[in-house]
Amino acid sequence: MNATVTAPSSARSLRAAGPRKPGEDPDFELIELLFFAYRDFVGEPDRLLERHSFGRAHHRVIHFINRHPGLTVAELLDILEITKQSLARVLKDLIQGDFVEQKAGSEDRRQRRLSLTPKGVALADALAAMQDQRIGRAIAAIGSEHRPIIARFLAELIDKERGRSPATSPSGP
Amino acid sequence: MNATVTAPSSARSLRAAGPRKPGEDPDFELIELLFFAYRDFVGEPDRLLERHSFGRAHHRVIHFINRHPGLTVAELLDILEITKQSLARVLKDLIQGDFVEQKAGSEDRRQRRLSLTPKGVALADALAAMQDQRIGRAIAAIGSEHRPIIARFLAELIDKERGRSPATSPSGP
DNA sequence: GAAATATGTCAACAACGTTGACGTAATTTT
DNA sequence: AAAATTACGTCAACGTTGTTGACATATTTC
Repeated sequence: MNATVTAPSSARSLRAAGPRKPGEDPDFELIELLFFAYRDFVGEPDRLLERHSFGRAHHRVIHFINRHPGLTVAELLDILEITKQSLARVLKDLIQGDFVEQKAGSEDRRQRRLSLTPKGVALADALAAMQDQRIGRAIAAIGSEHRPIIARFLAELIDKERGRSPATSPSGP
Repeated sequence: MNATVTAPSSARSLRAAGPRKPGEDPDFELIELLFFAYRDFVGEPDRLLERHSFGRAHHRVIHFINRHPGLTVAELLDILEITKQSLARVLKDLIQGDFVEQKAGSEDRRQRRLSLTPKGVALADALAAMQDQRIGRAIAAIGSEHRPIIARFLAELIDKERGRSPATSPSGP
């Protein structure tokens, strides 16, 4: 009954180094590890967020406002790649709960610059600490000299050409 | 306007190796890389799934049935850590669409052993190929000799004591 | 002044997670 | 053999977070 399945041992996962040939099996080991790792990575913060009746969406918003104080709504939408409506909902919660504050931009007063209140910073710090500790333990386990490899690998998983600059579009409007 | 933000450059992310001291910043770089990497990792399959009117939940189900043919419903619930109702919904879609088939267990006929139809295998393969290629490219970029480091790191991110065996519980029922 | 931009908002919907209760068939226990 | 447990299905109801499309307002730009 014990789900040993969750942490796939290297059954047929052991493969010689070298680039994969077309006939080979997909890398199920890393595919599944990514799934389980990410689930636990966000699952722990989830439990803290619940106490404030917040969800993951709130976490992301509070995280990026913390990281980039004075961020505009448009910039936040760009980062999160969600719709205005989705953001508005969680942003409303965070503002009403006094975790986030807005003020009109000094140059362009249409913009709302977003920043965290002290309460918001406290929550952001607590959430980041959880994820940082988890990552820190994992890095320590593999040896911190390997951290750059991890960062590089994760960066390589990301789509490159997404922040497509306006000039990139071949067929202009 | 271009969201250079999405791929955080090593601004204050550059940190000396060694274990982190309590006063230091959290490892925002890896925290964010995990977020962006996972988003793209599942985002590409998402677009294929859309053509069948399926979502991520269908992906997970089809993936694990593919990996463990003959899986029972209870085992699948254990792996996914979702509720019966959540599973039932997507499983119904997959069975009606002839991607998954059930048959009563040979020993215990209460169980439904789940397996993929050829159609289901084709979809599972296509989805796995996408994720495999993305991972393959990233592994190639860092040098495939580092793959074990990646696997180890991800495994270390996972909660250890979750598949708690029945004997582990100190206060018995 | 007209047009474009930044943001807010309303309505409606879909996917996917939850809880709780109940039903049925099959197995296990007593 | 009756009773209890197990494996699974199902129904109702709800919450979060994503979506689209339309429209309103303030502000800046042309």
